[in-house]
Amino acid sequence: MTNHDRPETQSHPRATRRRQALTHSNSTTSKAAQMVDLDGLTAHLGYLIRRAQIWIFQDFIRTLATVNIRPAQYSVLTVIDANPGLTQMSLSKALGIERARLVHLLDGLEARRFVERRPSRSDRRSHALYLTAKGGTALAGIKELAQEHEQRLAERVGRKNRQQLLRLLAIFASG
Amino acid sequence: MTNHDRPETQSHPRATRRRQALTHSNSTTSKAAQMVDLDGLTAHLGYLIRRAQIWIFQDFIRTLATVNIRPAQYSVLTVIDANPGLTQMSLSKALGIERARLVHLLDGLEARRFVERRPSRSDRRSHALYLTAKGGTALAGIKELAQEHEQRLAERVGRKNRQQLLRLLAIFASG
DNA sequence: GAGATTTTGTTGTTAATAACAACAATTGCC
DNA sequence: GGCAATTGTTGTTATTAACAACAAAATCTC
Repeated sequence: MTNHDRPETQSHPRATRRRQALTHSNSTTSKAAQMVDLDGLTAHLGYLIRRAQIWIFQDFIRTLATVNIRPAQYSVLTVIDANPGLTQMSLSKALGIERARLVHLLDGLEARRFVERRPSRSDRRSHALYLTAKGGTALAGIKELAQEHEQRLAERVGRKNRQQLLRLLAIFASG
Repeated sequence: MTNHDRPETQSHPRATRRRQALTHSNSTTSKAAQMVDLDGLTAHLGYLIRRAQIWIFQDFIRTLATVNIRPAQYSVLTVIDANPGLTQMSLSKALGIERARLVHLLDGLEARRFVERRPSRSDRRSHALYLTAKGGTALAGIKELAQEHEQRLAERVGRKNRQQLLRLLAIFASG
């Protein structure tokens, strides 16, 4: 706390690591900023998985932009299709989406006539969820695009690596 | 589009998959809702990685709640510590955080006296970022908690699996 | 069976994050 | 010197996560 005022004089005792040609960003290529030390970050599962997830979602969103479907919407449509008549509560638990958030998601999908909320006969509190015919047709096309996206992933990481990733990541999903 | 009004009569041609004891959520354990078919989702890298990422971040946030540090803040502190004097632009590119968002992050960390923005001597547009002495001390404790978190991850997935995950996920980070 | 408790869907709020756009000061380019 | 690009900043918008509160209906308890 003694080395304040003077600007940019590296003097912190803890700052003992190498500093690349960063401060002189006007040195060589002018397009410097490359060689930043990520330090311990790359040893953190959380950091790597976050970067990977962002990359994957961006590709997914781009690929399915034509049908205007985002990842969460895709998961909702898929699970309703595979479990016609399930309740919002079941869907919420299955996908780990909060009840409150699911309301919005379903509002949007119902407004587009992809999904229907019918009154459940066995429990008048809950709604039974179904795909409409339009929703079913749409989902077919959507799944094709999703496969295209998954294809691109496989190309990026390699087929065997993708298989391994699926297996390893499933460990989390189980809990 | 003929089967509208009547509630909950599964009659969609596409809805041909099994429906478990979901509609009768009052049947056995009353805590039903378990057996929902996730269908193709588990074959999507994006779905699994999203679930895993949420799990990991929640554990990270919980573990570092005592020091009030979130994942993004941790990454910023770590990289500044390893690259004293780097600019916001460099940091932004290195972490994939948008310039605008980094401003807020740094505002918060600077208000807590963990980080300093000093005028760069080589470029009067940019700021040189440093940890303060307080920030350095804090980061030491923070990293301990982060290791504790990483430890818990290793326990959950197994040490070998964790190593494999690190290797596989790094593929994305490289692009 | 009456009353208390829980569950379900809904509404609303707060906060973190992502993606843009615009701007002033400054730098680099020609 | 003049023009384009860069840097940090401010602001807006949309998505998402996490809560809290509520009414209606179901379930539990005695």
